[in-house]
Amino acid sequence: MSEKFDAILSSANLPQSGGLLYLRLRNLIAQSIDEGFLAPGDGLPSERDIAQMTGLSRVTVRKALGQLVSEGVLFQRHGSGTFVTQQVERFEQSLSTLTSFSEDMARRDMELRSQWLDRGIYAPAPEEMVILGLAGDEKVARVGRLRIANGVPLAVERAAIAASILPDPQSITHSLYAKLNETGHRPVRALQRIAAVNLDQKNAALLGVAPGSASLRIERTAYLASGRVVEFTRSIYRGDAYDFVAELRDAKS
Amino acid sequence: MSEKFDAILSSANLPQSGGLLYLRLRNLIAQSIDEGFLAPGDGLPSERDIAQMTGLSRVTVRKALGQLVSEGVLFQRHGSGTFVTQQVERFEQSLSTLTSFSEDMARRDMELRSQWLDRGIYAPAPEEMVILGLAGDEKVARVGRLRIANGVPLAVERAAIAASILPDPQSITHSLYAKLNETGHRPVRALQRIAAVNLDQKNAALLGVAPGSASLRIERTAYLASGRVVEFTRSIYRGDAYDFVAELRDAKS
DNA sequence: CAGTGGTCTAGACCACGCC
DNA sequence: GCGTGGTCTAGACCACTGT
Repeated sequence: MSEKFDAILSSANLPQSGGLLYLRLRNLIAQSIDEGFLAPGDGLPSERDIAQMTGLSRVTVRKALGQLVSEGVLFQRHGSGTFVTQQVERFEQSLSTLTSFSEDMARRDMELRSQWLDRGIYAPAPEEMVILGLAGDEKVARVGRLRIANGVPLAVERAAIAASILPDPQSITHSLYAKLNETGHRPVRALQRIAAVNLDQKNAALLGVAPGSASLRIERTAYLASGRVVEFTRSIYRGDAYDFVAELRDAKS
Repeated sequence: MSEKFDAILSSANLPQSGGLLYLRLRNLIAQSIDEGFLAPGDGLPSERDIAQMTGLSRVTVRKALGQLVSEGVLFQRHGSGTFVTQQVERFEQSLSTLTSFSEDMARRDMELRSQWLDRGIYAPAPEEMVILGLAGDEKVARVGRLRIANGVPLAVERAAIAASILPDPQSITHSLYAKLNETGHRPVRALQRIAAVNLDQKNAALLGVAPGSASLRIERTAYLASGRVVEFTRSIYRGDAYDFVAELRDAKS
C-alpha cells in the first residue's frame, strides 16, 4: 500500500531545495495523480504516515491535503482515509432552449431522482413579491428539490410560483413544467443570470462536495406568453459536473 | 480600534457552550459584518490580538479567518492586516450577442486596461491543432491578456488563432476583434462552454483574489461565415464580479 | 478496539508593509 | 524597527469507521 508512496515521497527529498513545504508536498501528490501513479479511488497513506515518511509535521501534511481537497482532487472520509476523487461525468445544458431539469435528463436517458427539500404554500418574501408581481395578500408556492442523476447529486433547485398559478405544490410528482403545462401556464421565455459562487456548508453537504467548491448559481425568471412572470428559480449546480453551452451570434448580422 | 471588538468578542463567551471553536468565531465575525458593526474596508485586530481576546490559539483564529477569506468576506494583506472586503461592482455580459471584451466595456463607458501575458507565434499544442484545424506545419498565434476595468482585474483571456489568419499578433493594440475585422476575419458565430472552477494559485494571483475562489471558465470557439474556426479562447472570469445573462425560448414554439 | 481524520494548543521563525 | 500575516513544529484529545 504505502511502498508506492515511499518511492514517490522519499525520492523527492522534500525538506531539501527551495519553496514552501506544504506546496511542494501538494505538487508532488498532484503530479503523482497526473502521471497515473495514483488512480481515481486509490487511497493515500494516513496523514500520520505521510508526516513520518516526509519528515513534515502532521499540520503541514494536512495543509497540503486540504488544498487538494478544496480543489476537488482528493476527498477525505472521517475515520476512513484520504482518497483520489473519482471523475464525475460532466453534463451539458443548452442556454438557448427552455427545458426543465426533468425533461433534460429524460432526453439523455439518465436515471433521475429528486429529494424534496421543500414543497408548500408560504407568505412571500419581499423579493418574491417584487419578482412575481404578487399582491399584498397573495401567497407563494415554493418547490425545493435536490436533483440526483445516476445517484450523483447535481443541483439544488428552489422555485417560487404565485399560489394563484400553482395552488397545490404537493401534487407535483415529477416535472414542475409538466404540471404547469397541465394548467396552461407553461412559460415560453426565460431570462437566466449565471454566476460562479463558492458553496456554503449547507449546499455543499446536500451536493456531497467540499464546502467552498466552485458552483454555478443560476437565477431564472420565466415568463408566460402574456408577459406575466410565472416562475422564479434559484439553482445551485455542481461546478465539477455541469457545463452550460451557449451559441452567440454577431450583433451586426 | 479594538474596543469595538472587545465588546463583540467578550460578550459572546466563545469558550463556553457547544460547537466548534473556529466555527463559532467565524460566525461571530460574519454576524458582526451582516449587522453592520463591521463595515467594508474596516480592519480587524491582529490575529494575535484576537487570539488573546478570545482565549483561543492563533492557529484556531487563523482557521476562522481563513474560512471567511476563502468565502471572499475578508481579505488579508501580508504585513498589513485583515480587512472586510469591499463589494466590487458586478458586470453583466450577454450570452446571445457576440462581442469582445473591449467592445463590451467601451459600451459601458468603463476605463479598460489590459496587461499582456503573452503575444506571439508558437508551434501549436495538439488541442489547438484539432480545434483550429491546423495543418501539421502551421503555426498558431497566442494572445493572452489580463483584463482590468476601472482598476479591478476582471478576467484572464487566452486566445489562439491560426497564424495564417493572424500573422502579426504583436500588432494588436486594443481589440482583437477590431484587428480581425481589418483583415476580413471577423467571426459571425461562436459556441461558448461555461463552467465553474476553483481558481488555482496562478490565476488567483493575476485576478487579485484568494486561491480557490469560484470563477467562471469560458471556452469560446468562434466561426467565420464560411464555417471555418477562426478563434479559440479560454477565459477565466472572477466569480464575484461577473454575471452572464442568457435568454431562453421554448423549444416547442 | 485500533486506526483514521478533525480540532486545538503554545510556541517558533520568516517575509512583508509601514513609519 | 516593529507589527503584521505566513509557515511550521510536536504534541494532545475527540469523533468516526471498520473489523
